[in-house]
Amino acid sequence: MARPTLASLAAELGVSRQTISNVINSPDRVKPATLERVRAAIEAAGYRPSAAARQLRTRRSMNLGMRLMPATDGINGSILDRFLHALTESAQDAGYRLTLFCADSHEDEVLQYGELLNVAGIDAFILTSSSRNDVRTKWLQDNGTPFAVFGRPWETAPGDDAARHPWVDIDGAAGTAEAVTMLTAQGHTHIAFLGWQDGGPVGEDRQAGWERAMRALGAGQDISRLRASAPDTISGGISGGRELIARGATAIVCASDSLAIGAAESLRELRPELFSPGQPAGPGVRAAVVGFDDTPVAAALGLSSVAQPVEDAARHIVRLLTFELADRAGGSSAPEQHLLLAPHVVERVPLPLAPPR
Amino acid sequence: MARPTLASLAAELGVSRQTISNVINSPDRVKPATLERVRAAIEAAGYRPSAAARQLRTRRSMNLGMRLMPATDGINGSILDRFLHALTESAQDAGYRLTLFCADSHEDEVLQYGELLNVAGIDAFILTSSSRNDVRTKWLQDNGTPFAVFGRPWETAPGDDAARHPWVDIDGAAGTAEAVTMLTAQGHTHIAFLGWQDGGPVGEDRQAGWERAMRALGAGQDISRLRASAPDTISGGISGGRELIARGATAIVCASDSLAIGAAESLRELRPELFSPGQPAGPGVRAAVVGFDDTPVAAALGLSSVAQPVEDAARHIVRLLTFELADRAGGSSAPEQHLLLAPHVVERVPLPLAPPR
DNA sequence: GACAAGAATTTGATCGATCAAATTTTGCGC
DNA sequence: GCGCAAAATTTGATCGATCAAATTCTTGTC
Repeated sequence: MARPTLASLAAELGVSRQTISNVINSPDRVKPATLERVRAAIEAAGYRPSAAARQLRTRRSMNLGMRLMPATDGINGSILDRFLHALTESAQDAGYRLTLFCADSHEDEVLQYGELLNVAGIDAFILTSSSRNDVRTKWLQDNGTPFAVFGRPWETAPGDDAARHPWVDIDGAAGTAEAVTMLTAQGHTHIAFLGWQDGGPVGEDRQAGWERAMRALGAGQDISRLRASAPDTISGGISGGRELIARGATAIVCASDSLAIGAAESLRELRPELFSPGQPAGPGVRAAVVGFDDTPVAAALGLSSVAQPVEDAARHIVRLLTFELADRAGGSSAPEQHLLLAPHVVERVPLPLAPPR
Repeated sequence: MARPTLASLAAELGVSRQTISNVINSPDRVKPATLERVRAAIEAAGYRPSAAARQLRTRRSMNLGMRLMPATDGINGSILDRFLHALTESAQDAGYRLTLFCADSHEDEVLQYGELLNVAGIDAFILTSSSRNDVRTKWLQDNGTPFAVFGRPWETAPGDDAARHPWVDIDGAAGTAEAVTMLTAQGHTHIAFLGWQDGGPVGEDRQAGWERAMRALGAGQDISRLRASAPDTISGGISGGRELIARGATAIVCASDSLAIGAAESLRELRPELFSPGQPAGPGVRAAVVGFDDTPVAAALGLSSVAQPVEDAARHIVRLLTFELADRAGGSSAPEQHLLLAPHVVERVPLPLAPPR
């Protein structure tokens, strides 16, 4: 049983091929009676247009290209999993599909753009892990290829063209500021920040949020001693946490969940009284450590953490691109070209004090 | 500057369109002199055939469909990340691409097959998270659609047709057996197994490996008390670990890394002498707990774990499908239809005794 | 009924590749 | 040079959709 085509359906109904096509793509051009008749037949036959034929004629593939980043760190990398999942779902809902590809570097990625554009016919690209002076954004702009980025440009030149491309990011500073507010509400006054040694603009942003919130607490407080940095590992979190506790910190806001796991360990080591089973549950027991990213690992360990709304980010990325690729026939308003999403702190009770489940 | 096509290149070279096509697809049909000339021109022009045009004419999309499973558990779910990455890379190397889609259930997934086959023109499917009496495998077989599964069928009926589809899996029993061997070499004699309450065939398989290895150690040893089960969470690992230690276990082989994290915690709690900084490093300090899956979290925490060669599995899946989809023109031998891959134990030193880095 | 304008539908071509058959070229033997 | 068979190349059609222009139909007015 051959699958139905435009031609077979048109012959069966005694209308033109173009009428069938119009019923699907421009129903306003078809008389209501014809519309109903044809729609019923399309439904009965289970006819669906071939994507390949469409792509060939329209020169549009309805595919968005994205490089699949290797999971360099299973703790923090799970953020991109959720992003990928939300992208796949949003694209699917909008009639698009994701085309994934692997690359060894940004430069290798750029080398593949020709193939993706000319062979696969990709309509637009989604970029993650953006960096300063990203060769990818430059190439795509020079080539006139639509794209959107998950991450701010962070460019230092105010008039830089790179800042004009569409992007969505999470307001890291707002997240760490909220973490400070939460710890303050629990009675902490010596709230430290543990960041990365080479944090880049993302790390600086998260630190700035902590700093801003701390300054808002007390004008005269010297917070410079409540700041440290370490490699983005659990061990780094342990050593950095030890240092901050030695400097008088009673709570720590961390730039990542990896650091937070380690920092929580150092608190248990140097402040065991906070974790004694017989100790009454006081403010200090609740969450002396707040991580960043709300990874499933943090959740499993009962760590409080700043949650990034990556699902919202993914949806907006898809909106940005589908809007740009649409024919502008609709009256829908343009999505925001630059969107900074607010994260929120998820409070938890740390293991192993969690009640048996 | 319009991109080159078969027609433009043929006109430029004074040969037929089909000759250009033959140079690319059937070079043996072309005279060497013509072959060289045309190849040089293809290279110079950067000509590449359009995937959409190819798909339309050949009725092959060169795409493999796979449902993107939600990350239900960031600890164990990272396995599927590596699988996805390896699939993407292997497919890419073989000239295929992955088409991802989301679905809410196996039934929802099956509902989408029509769209994926008729619209997107997917050539074959890759299944994960297979279950007994999987509606997906039945549908795909009934429909004559090529597919391969990451996971054994586990069907109870020996003549069941489902057992005939291509599959790749990891030998869980071999993994836990090796873990027992490793713990034995470290001097342990009371090696317990902590599995899932509703482990299904996968959980049973892993337990069977532990059981087999334990029986091989001592014919008369009563191992029934060295077995427990818990929910697949860290807390579950803690409570299960406590129980097994109370029954005399000195080491624990776990069905997952989540359980292992918890079991390690219970060992630290009930056998702190094993973790004292002043304790000499003896066999018992090395790895009294072995997890399963070698997740990045286990690695970060310094846990020993059974590593699944998911990259090998992914590569074999792609081989299985590309072989089935190929024209059989080549003399390459068929890949094994049913492949059980051996995992291996990765030994580590648990934090926080790891030396400062 | 004739005419004009707009709505509805149809017709012909196109997208860019490969399939399949037809045609031309080449090499060899007589 | 001719005939034949195989190699090499070309020609015509096809895949299934949409674009774009042409044609037909419908409605309203005089």
